[in-house]
Amino acid sequence: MGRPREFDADDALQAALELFWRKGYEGTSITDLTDGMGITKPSLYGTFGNKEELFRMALQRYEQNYMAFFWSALEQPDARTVAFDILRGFVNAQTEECNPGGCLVVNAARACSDAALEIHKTIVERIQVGQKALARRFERAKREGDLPADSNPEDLARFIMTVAQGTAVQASSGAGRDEVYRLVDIAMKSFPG
Amino acid sequence: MGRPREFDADDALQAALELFWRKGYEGTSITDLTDGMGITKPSLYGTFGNKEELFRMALQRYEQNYMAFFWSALEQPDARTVAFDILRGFVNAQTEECNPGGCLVVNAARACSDAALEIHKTIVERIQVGQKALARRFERAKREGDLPADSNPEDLARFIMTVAQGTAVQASSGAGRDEVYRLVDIAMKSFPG
DNA sequence: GACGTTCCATACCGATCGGTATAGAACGAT
DNA sequence: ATCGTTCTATACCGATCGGTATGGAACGTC
Repeated sequence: MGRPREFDADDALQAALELFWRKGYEGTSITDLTDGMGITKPSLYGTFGNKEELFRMALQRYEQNYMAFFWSALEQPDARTVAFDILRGFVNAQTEECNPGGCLVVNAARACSDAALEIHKTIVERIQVGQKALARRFERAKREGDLPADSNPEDLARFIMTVAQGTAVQASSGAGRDEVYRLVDIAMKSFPG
Repeated sequence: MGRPREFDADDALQAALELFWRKGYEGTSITDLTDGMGITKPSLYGTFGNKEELFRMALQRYEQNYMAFFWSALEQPDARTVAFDILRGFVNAQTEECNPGGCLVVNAARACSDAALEIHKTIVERIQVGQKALARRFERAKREGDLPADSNPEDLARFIMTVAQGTAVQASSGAGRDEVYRLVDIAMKSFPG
């Protein structure tokens, strides 16, 4: 009952996601959002609550639609394939032609004004979740003899995540996919096995 | 002649530098700046022109006072020492207790609002300058037989800069120096020699 | 000590920020 | 046809953005 909304909420959220991805959280204004999503301010607030809630929904959608490779990569049989698939997956997302450059999470992770402290905390937390899951996967690999006994799973996980974050900066600065692929190949030389 | 200014322009610029370092370009407001620098708005505009000029002066000071290691590292005798010194130098600056976390350049390098496009271009350009200088140094190393004949100096330079940018993200997310040191050690395993 | 100059304090500028109040338009139910 | 509900359009809110105009205070010079 009541008047049906004239826009598709899913399409609108996707548009918001891409704006946040390209311009960061604070770099994207409400006007940017309403223009890009093709809706008015009352529609935005009525449907998505406010800017912060909208960003969190966009972040969730981003993780579901663009970072899914991460969790399937964890299921690869050996640690080296896990690491390679994760790096390749990040680079693919970061350098996809039809996507904005870089990584939404890293783009929003930078130090910003005090007003967005909660967003910053969430972002850092999301990175940590991934990093810890990867560390646990490498611990298992070490137990299974897949990684050397003297290797440090936590350090290796941090290394992979750091390279991924570095490639995100490169990609949002305009680096091409092939160049970043070669980067991944170099980084993988550091990886045991 | 005229009334002497009541503040030290150098101290004020240093304060501005640290604010931009911690909060990025757009995350730092004029009020943040005047508060942190301990001066009034007319003093700021009279002495430094405007926000953008102030940022450029802070950037220049940053490169002189915190990135000087980069250019001296290029003068190290072999490519491996060059690479290691650069990574260590970045990490030192990024994780110095008395400094804000991360790297001013990387913190300002992410995508941000359209208003700061010129700043963004400058930042990307500064990164490219360093990366190209490093690539030239590695080309020399290759000619001198210091790097293998099949190595790609440009790719190696991009790899080192990418790791440095990744460590900046880590450091601005609160990673400690020792952890990031171990990261550098892992990354250096990828480096020839 | 009057003067030109330079700096500082305050108050102000238009524009934009995130967010909302109000009123009308479009529906299903009756 | 009318009513309650839910959407949209417009206009508006106080706060803050980067930047400036104005008026007086502190100097060197004469």
